[in-house]
Amino acid sequence: MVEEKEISKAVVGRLPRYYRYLGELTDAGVERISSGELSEKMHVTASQIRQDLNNFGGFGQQGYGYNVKYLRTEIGKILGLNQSHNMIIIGAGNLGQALAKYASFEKNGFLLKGLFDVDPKLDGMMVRGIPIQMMDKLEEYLQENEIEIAALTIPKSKALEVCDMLVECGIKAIWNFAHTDLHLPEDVIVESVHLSDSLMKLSYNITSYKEEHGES
Amino acid sequence: MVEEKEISKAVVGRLPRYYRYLGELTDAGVERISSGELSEKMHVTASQIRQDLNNFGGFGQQGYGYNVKYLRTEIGKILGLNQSHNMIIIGAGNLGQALAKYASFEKNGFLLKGLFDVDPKLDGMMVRGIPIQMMDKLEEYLQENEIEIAALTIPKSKALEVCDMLVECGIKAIWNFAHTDLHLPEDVIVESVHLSDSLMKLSYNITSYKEEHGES
DNA sequence: TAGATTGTTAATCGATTAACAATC
DNA sequence: TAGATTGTTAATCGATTAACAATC
Repeated sequence: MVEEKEISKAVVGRLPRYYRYLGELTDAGVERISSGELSEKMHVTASQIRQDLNNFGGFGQQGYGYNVKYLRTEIGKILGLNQSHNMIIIGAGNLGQALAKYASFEKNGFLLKGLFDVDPKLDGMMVRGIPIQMMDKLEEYLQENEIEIAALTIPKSKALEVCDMLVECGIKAIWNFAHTDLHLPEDVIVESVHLSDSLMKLSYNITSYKEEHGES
Repeated sequence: MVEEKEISKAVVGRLPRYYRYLGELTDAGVERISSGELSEKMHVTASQIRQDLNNFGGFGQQGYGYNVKYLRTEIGKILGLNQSHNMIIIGAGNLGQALAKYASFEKNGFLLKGLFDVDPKLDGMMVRGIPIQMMDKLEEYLQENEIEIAALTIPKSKALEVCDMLVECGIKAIWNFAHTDLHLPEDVIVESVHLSDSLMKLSYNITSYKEEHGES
């Protein structure tokens, strides 16, 4: 239990991107990189990279730069990717199944343990070796299994109700794809992916670009 | 072609959320709302709401607040939701099909016109009344149809190559789900949804919460 | 008119960038 | 050692919040 200083959301938001680029560099066999080189690749300032990293300690070496593999591992630890996280997916429609099949999640320590849905047609169907179970089994399942993360790929009309149950059953974190905000107790972590918000941002940028450059 | 002042990304990022809450209020039959009431609902400051809105003009009335329906419509216009946007999806796997089936996109003016994949097993399969076509038809298709947005739900190994072609064919905007950054000419709008980045942020927050509160 | 609440200016806060001494 | 590049402090910039005059 070390005394931690609060890290800003902006910094946390950039860590996965660093991790991704360092992964690509590792794959490309690059051993060392300076903040200057990385800044060019990533289109950010070198200063920002150094500031961001120094929130967590000195990972580089003066006159040398950063060791790619080492830095990647360290950022992975900061992100908690060195530990495994048991996960279930609630809502086994296309989106739920798409998430279930993303192999790269398993690679990063996110272990899919269960899939749940209300649709009886899906009952027992196997996805990636895991059977889809009916929602009425969920509560019991959570009592018997140590699950940390629940991905919520259900309609917003069901989301709040399911959430209440998850919280009661002691779930630690929710990865929310429902089109609604979840205001939960502060000991439950929520990360939301609002796809329609994202598409609207895209639309805004198209529209404002047109206005600036004159549409025909 | 009005002289526009540049709107910050932070502000644009909040607009869809305002739009969503105003939609819920409309559905609930609420006619007017003050920045104070809305701020409580949304867990942001009233000051921020007023500042954000006043980037685009005065939508409220002193002593009264904002008319919910009117404000929603205006934000919709700002986001470009009053116009329709022709869209195709490239990659008709689970994620592509999930996007195709999101009815709410159509409601906001995003019209799905085509679905493309490389997998011959999917050839001709209908999703939401639209047949999946093979990728080798894409170039010709784009020449014959006015498509604004391409959603990219393909592996990152294919993304760059497909992107080059899209840009050459004059696509205006890319909604990118591939696990890679796209650095395209500045007249092509890119909005990326990096699902694994999102999951890593979740993982970071779990991990740092544990550290703060002592894990067992 | 009096009360309420906006639109907007000013103050504060935080994040990004620049600069440079420390050091490998 | 000399050169390179970090870690870190200081300067700048931008975004958020507070305050209040304008006005419905």
